Amino acid sequence: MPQPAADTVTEGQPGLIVPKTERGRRTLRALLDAAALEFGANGFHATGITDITRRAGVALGSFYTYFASKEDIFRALVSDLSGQVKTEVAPHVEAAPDALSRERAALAGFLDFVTRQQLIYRIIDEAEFVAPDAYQGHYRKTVARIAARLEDGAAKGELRAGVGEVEAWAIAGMNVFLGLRYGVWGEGEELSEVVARAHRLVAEGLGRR
Amino acid sequence: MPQPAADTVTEGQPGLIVPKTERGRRTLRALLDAAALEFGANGFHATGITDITRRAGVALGSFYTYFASKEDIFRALVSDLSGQVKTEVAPHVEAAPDALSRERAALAGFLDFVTRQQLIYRIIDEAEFVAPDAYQGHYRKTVARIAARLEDGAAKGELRAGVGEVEAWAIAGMNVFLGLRYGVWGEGEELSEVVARAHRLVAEGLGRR
DNA sequence: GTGAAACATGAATCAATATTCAACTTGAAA
DNA sequence: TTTCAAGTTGAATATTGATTCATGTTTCAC
Repeated sequence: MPQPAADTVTEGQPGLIVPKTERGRRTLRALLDAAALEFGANGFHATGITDITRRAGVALGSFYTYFASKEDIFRALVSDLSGQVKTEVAPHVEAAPDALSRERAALAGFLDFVTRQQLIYRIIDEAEFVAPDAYQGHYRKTVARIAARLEDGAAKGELRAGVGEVEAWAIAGMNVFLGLRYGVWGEGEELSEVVARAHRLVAEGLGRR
Repeated sequence: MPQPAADTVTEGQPGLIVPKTERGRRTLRALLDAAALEFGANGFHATGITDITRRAGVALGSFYTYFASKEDIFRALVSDLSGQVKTEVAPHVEAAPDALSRERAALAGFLDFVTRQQLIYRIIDEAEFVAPDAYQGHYRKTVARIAARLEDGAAKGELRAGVGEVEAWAIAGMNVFLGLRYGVWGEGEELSEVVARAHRLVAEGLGRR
């Protein structure tokens, strides 16, 4: 009886099975990769388990060795991709010399990621409805990173004092919408121009000096 | 044969039937209202046609007198709500004396709307996946209004020159995320504080003066 | 008052598909 | 070489729920 034995479990992701053999790890990865492509292209509800297993080159039944349900694999995917976004953007940010340019670098890195991984990125967005907990988790973590950067910048005197969580949510929203409009829906607009304009807004605001 | 006769159609919404009698108008409205509650509370896919008709106090079959499909009523609803958001926010904006306070008023009005109409508001968000065209339409219109305000402000010398579409998308994203975080997920944070902070970001940016 | 168009009804249809299950295979440790 | 836990398989199940349709009722213009 191959009931997903509640055995080893990765970081707080209840229900996520960790394979014990190399063969198992390969199958698990194949399923996740296939799911990313299918969910990204067709969305959660239009994607069938068979679409995923077919693309992964795996039997239908094997799916349930690794995931308890369709929602389960979606949740796992969101964690996976949340990590990817962070990993892609981080080096850009770290290379920047001061607080303001760190925010510009974060936006530039994010726009770049979204543009290259449009389908993939939509999965995170759809999580708002398919896996709200995973969605909240992703953005709470993202915003916490931004807020930490801002507070650090303020402490160093590179930003005005008092910036914090609200400003971080505002910036996150800005970035996400610019990503949607110019990264996903974009029709060849110059991304560096978008970054420059958005950054000026963040740095100086809209008022006359 | 009560096939939705392709007859009169409201503003560019193909497939939307306009009832010819008072009774029909009442039923249509009951369906839209019920759908808003059900979709808002349970989401598109968890909501059945029967949930909508039951709540509306109408027979299952009557649904198809007015809508060709479940997606059809969802689309109609998004248009409906898009109009409501605009109508709710507009008076706040118009009462404001200058460009910068207009943006503050818009955010304040929007946060207020989202807080009072949380369930309703989620429908617009879910449209990104259920009715992408309606979703794009909503935001393109919203952003066009913001951009027009900004350009007007710049022309009057109340804002710096050169602000436009990119800035408008940035502000829209800011507002939406603040609405999600403090309006929908909020746990009693002081909204006026949120508005004040976000507005200072828009007016002055994060840099030191 | 009459007739036709508009609207209402809900049981029956019908396709989709997530999930289960019992039998089979693999691979590595003993 | 045997053994067994781990992994694989895909046909069968079971439910769900959107859509159809044939029939009944209401409205209103004439």
